[in-house]
Amino acid sequence: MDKPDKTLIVITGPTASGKTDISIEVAKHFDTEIISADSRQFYREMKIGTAVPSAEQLQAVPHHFIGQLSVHDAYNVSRYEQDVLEKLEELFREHDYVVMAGGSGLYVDAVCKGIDDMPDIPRHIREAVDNKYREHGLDYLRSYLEKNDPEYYSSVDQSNPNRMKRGVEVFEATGRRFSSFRKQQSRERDFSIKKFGLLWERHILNERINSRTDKMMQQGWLEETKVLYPYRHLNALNTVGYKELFSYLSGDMSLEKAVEKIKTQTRRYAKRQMTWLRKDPDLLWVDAEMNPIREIIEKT
RNA sequence: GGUACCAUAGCUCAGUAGGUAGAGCAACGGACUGAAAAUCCGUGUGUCCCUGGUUCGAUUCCGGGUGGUACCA
Repeated sequence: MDKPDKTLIVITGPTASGKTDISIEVAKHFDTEIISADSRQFYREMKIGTAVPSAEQLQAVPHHFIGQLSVHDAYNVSRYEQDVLEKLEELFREHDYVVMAGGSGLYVDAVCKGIDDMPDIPRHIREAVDNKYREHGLDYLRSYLEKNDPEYYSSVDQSNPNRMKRGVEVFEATGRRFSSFRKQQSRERDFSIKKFGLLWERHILNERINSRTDKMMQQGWLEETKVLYPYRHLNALNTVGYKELFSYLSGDMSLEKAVEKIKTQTRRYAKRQMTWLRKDPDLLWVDAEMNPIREIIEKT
């Protein structure tokens, strides 16, 4: 295979690790553009609470996949993979390097390694499966899969409703076993990938999370959330921070308590991100406190 | 100042009819291919406030401190 002459520079790391600022500096250096890999910055109604780049930052370097969706839209990783690959093809015509920045591990992986082709599930089927689950509980999902897709049943986390609902809805929609679609083979891309992770000491990252949360509140996060309150059941709004502010708006907790809870939930989210990222052998960790920009540029 | 109640994990608290203790939350570790900022799994980290006494043995019972809360002055 020919050595690819195009390179995707991936900048990832937990929430509040500084991906935005660093990716902009790197993109400026390579005179290129940025693709966001953040599954909540897609939604244009959620700006403050997802810490999207500022207007000045967005103007300094063109960004893609920020605010391209409404919270009412349905979207998924597979479509993201396709959309990004198309965008990359376009960007690589003009640039040798493109930067991708974001902390949604599954979405980053979909672009870097590909994800199996599977049919979209019609909304009414997803809802029907969900209703069955709510009515009959995990046992319904277990026995359904045990009967219809024993292979997936034996490997799936049987106490995780989302995992199991997925297997059920695929079978319901297609009549084919979920396991028959799941090849889990990574795909070669026709561009190189350099993946960097921003590493902080845990207690410093926690401080950054705390002060960023306070800053977001000052910027009017609560007002942003009030407008979205009627839509709080939408998946896009099942998101750290918005959830807690909805609880405050419903009168379930004080604002002070809600903000405190946002901070701990954000810490827990960062922890989950780290768990995901740690197992990636292709990820090169850079010390976020030293000079990560120079290091990323040198190693690209 | 007096009376009553309380003091146990990082926090809120349960418990031990005397044999050194456990829940929730947090914390920590992990899983995860179309909801992923989602969803799920695992782990107890402790001078049981201090100090005398009774006892084979006290976090538990008794006395005295200290701190807190409430009421009365």
